[in-house]
Amino acid sequence: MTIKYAILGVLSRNPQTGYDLKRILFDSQAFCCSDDGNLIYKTIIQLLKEGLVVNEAKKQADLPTKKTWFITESGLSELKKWVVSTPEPPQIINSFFVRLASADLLEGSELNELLERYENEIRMQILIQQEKARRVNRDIKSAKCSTNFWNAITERVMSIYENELQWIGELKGVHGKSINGGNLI
Amino acid sequence: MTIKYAILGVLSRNPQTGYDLKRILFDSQAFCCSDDGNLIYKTIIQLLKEGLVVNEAKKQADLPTKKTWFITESGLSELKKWVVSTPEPPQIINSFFVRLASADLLEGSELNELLERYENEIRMQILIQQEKARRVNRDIKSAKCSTNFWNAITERVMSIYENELQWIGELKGVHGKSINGGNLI
DNA sequence: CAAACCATGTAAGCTGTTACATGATTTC
DNA sequence: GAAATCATGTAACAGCTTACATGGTTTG
Repeated sequence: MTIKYAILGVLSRNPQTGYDLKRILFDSQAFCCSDDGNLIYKTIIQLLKEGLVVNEAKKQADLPTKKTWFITESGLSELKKWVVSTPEPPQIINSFFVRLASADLLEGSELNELLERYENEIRMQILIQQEKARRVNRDIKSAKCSTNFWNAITERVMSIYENELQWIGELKGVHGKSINGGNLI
Repeated sequence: MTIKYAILGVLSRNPQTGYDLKRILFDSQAFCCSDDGNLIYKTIIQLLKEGLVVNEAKKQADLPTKKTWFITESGLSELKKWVVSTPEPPQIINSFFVRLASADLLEGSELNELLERYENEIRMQILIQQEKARRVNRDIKSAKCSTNFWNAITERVMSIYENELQWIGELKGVHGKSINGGNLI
């Protein structure tokens, strides 16, 4: 349930609408969720029930009522309590590892193609993350966050992808040799 | 549904019992699942229904019937089809980022303690992964896997944790300076 | 005039986790 | 004699994703 604390974290700086929350969290690299998971609306109703947030509704002529969400005192203390609680280690979830574990079923050319395609996926991710980083900068300015930690997160995410690229490069190297040089398998 | 292909991958080398599959997959760094998620038993029944695996049951005097699972021709071709299909990029899921995003709520000493505790969690993970790597070596010998790719996966996982440690060290450095120029708890 | 943005929600489903249930055998 | 290993399953739930549903406004 990290989305709960992600929402509280944003609201601790500035009140936001659900829509803005969604944009800020989706752009953020700290909280990786799907774009069209309107989980935010669901979660915020839950936070309301728990008394951690309140809202101020503004009727708009033709648009749906715009609700601006505020964190409560108890929300703030719950957030802080969680932030200082024992942190979990990162989860390393990479289905590519599962593919690689069966890679000796493949012929040399198939393996090469797989590695190449994965490399491209990573390159694509790097572009996406760069775009996100650009947006995050815009968002956190308007949300009045201190940039220190957000920058550290961005750097870490980028470095993971870049290290992945390097790793896959080395794998390609080893494999390339085994094709022209000598059979490793 | 990577567990499906993780299971097929192991069976493509050697028939296994559910219990052995569970051990091999839990020890593996490629497939990270919880220890006591007996998802394997559930998934393998599903694979059976899909005709991707079959089993040979051996009655044992007092223990539950021991079932040895074999991959079928169609299981093998489904596995290979998936392995060469477009790979997904790694998911970067780290709730510590969410904590860090709210870290300016904390006082200097609280932040230092948080960073320190996270560092310890990562060090612990490195030990756990080293132990896993030791076990994996034992497992894949008996499962007749080629070690090349399994070693590459182990190396990558270790390097992620080590880079994380380095990153957190840098964060501590930056933060330590800003507090008092030395006194790190 | 199409695409992107603003704005909020519901319903169904998948993946995986936690906890429960049982009980013999081997190792320290 | 306690702990780990062997051996297989079920039930309930949490967390998140995908797809559906609606419709006005701004920008290129």
